[in-house]
Amino acid sequence: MANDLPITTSEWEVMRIVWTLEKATSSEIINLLVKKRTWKASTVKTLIGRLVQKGMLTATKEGHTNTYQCAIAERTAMQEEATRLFKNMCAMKNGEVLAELIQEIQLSKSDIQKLQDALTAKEQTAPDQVACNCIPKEETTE
Amino acid sequence: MANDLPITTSEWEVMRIVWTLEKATSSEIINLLVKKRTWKASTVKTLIGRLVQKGMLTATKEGHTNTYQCAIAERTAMQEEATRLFKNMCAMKNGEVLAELIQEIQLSKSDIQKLQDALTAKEQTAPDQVACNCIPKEETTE
DNA sequence: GTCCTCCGTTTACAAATGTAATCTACAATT
DNA sequence: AATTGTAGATTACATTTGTAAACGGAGGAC
Repeated sequence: MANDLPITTSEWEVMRIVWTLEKATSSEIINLLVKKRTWKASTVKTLIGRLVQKGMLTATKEGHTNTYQCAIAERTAMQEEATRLFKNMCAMKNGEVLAELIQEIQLSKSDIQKLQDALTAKEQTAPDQVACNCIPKEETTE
Repeated sequence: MANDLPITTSEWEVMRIVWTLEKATSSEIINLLVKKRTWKASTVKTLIGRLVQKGMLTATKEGHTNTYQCAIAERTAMQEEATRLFKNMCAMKNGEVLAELIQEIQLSKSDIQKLQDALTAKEQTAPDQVACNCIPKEETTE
């Protein structure tokens, strides 16, 4: 079960296709991606191969042809990426970034409801200030 | 004005230091990072050099020594990263991911207030459903 | 003034990534 | 059966990234 996933941007595009199709053959993936990106079929094959190596895709041989499936759920992968990103940015500014992000992405009414609930719950225990975590331990001029 | 910033994770760590210090000499950056990470001084120097090339840091020579400053605001860079990430993930699932993200990161009371306001505003025009944007144009088996 | 140190620059080199051609073996066609 | 189209595997190669040593000059220590 791929846990750390150092998955690259190109590979991510392949994953999105397979996540959506649930299972797919290489030609399905290739057809879709050759259109979307200007990749050659070969390129997509390479990416598929690397994803299999990385344990992100499983290949099940059916006759001569492989059927590819994702070894990790899309939601999980997305969550990990999002969390990793925010953990690597200044904690103090996360809130503002999130606020602007909310304005920039599409959200459904029910998404908004969920978010509001989550916020309300969090409000109880929220601190007045979040400390910046940008500088390692010791102080500047130490 | 660095606009696209293909900035790597290691480089990001250097940026965080300089963003926080506002201006810094190489030795300040090196001292902090050699502790935090197990990098050699040389490694940090390389990263600084690359960031200058990429236009993310400016180097102002004061005598023999450089003073480094960031060429792009931290908030801007953070916002770009966050937006880019979410734009590259399944639009339909962004809401859920965000909801869980909110639970995982630290937020101050005022952050929460801002988020709630942003959500309330957005609620007006929110659709009932957000469409998945994972598969390129043409349909699966076309 | 000489030597050492520190800083910036240059060079190094392996691994990962982006991008792809080629080769090989089965499958479908004729 | 011979041919041809494909799918998967192997190989290729430039660029980027991670990680660092080496070099060369300016300033400070003595």
